[in-house]
Amino acid sequence: MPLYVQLKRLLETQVSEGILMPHSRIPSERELSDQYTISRMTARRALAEMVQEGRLYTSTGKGTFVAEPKINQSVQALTSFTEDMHARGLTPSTRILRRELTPASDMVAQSLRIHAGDIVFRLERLRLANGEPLALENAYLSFPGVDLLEGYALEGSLYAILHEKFGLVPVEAIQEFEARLPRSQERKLLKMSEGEPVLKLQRTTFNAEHQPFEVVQSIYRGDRYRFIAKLIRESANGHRTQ
Amino acid sequence: MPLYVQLKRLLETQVSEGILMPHSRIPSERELSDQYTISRMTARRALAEMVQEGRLYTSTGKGTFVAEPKINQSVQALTSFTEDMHARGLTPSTRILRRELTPASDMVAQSLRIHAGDIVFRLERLRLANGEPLALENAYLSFPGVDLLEGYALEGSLYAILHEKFGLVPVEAIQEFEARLPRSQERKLLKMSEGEPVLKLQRTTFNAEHQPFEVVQSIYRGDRYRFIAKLIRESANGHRTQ
DNA sequence: GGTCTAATGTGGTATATACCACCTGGAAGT
DNA sequence: ACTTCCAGGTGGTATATACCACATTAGACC
Repeated sequence: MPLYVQLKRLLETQVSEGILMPHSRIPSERELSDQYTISRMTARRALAEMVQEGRLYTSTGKGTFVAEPKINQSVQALTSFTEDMHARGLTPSTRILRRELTPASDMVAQSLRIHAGDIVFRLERLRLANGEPLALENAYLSFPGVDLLEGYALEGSLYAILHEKFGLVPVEAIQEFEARLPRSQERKLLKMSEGEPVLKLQRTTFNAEHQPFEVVQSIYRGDRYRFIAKLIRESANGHRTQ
Repeated sequence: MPLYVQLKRLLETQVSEGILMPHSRIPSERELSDQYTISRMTARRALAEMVQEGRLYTSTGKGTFVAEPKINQSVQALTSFTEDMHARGLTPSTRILRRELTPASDMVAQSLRIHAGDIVFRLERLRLANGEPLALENAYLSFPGVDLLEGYALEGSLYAILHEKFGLVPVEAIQEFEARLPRSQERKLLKMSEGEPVLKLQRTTFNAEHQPFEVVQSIYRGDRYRFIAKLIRESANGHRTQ
């Protein structure tokens, strides 16, 4: 194993075991190279990668420091409702309102890059957290073998089934956020009092080949839910900057 | 400007102008170092960064190649209000409600990783699209030289000033989305009718060194605004997957 | 013609060295 | 006590060099 990887591992364990605390200074590049009898450039490489990964940060003239642990743990970037609730320490449950194979509407067809009228699987679910209604989900699915979904129980994580049975993994998604008042039907199902707003989300989910396989419209109770996401700047040509 | 950055720029333009096509081989590290009379290590650094960014890929023993361009959705990920409005074909304008240096509250201090009471720059602005009120923004800024902000006109893009004058570029952000009813003061400024909800956003923005320099609370009119974001699945260790 | 082999080129790792801009703390001067 | 200044430390850049594992290719050999 390369020396710089070994040094990386060493520092990573020291950080994760609390020997190095966030914002504490780590030995300088020259100290590290003396201490482990490696060249400064090799030490630099280990540090540079860790900086790139956000584990360390540098300040010229001052030193290299341990970064604040990533907020990622508390951030659900592209997770399922089930994962999301577990991360929040809540118990998810589900009431299925509708499940059927149905022709795609114009909107759904456009999002899924298929033709209007093509058969998609529609799944409408009421989502509860600790037994309390939290969200209404309306998912439209389209992928090879989507009709096989009819045979599965869909009370739990849809993403888990898609992953295990169909090899579909959500890699990226386009998500839209909107605040509005609920329709009376929605308000009743979510057991909301009058005048309370909802957070409306629409997500189109893509697999590793950048093909959309799912579009979901969700209505969350405004008083009980806050969505947290991580955004990454992209450069003009479509590459992520760093 | 560092040599390796210059070489990066050069290669980037050659790729974007089609001189170098995807999957075509670029000159070897040794050739580049001869050609531009730089050391091989310097050339390597430029290539290494471009590989890291996904613009190139390497194959030991064969060479370095131009990567397939990533599919680029027309999604605004992490943009300023000004950019956002222009992308939507609207004309942005601004009314400044408050601008001051002020001690940070607990919430602001925690988000910016500073101490409560440390001086931050507060900027409260009413944002309009085509002359109509669209959003209330409350930004708290903290970075070296933040007090110099007092000398600038802040009606336009704050991000543009931060970039040009302070070298601060937003690279990633944690954003929270919430639906609620506006406070009466907010409702008045946004000229909303009663009962209409707002989309509340809170964003903490990080620079390339993963340090937060800005936290913004925004209140958008629910009837006029929809936020669109791109989400990317992260692997278990908290790093971005490719 | 087919097969092995050695030469050559490629990226990957590692070292030693040098100079720069920046930051900090202590000594020198007031 | 206060300020000024500078020496030493820090990360950032750049060079030159060496060896490695791997891939390709051209040539020797059968």
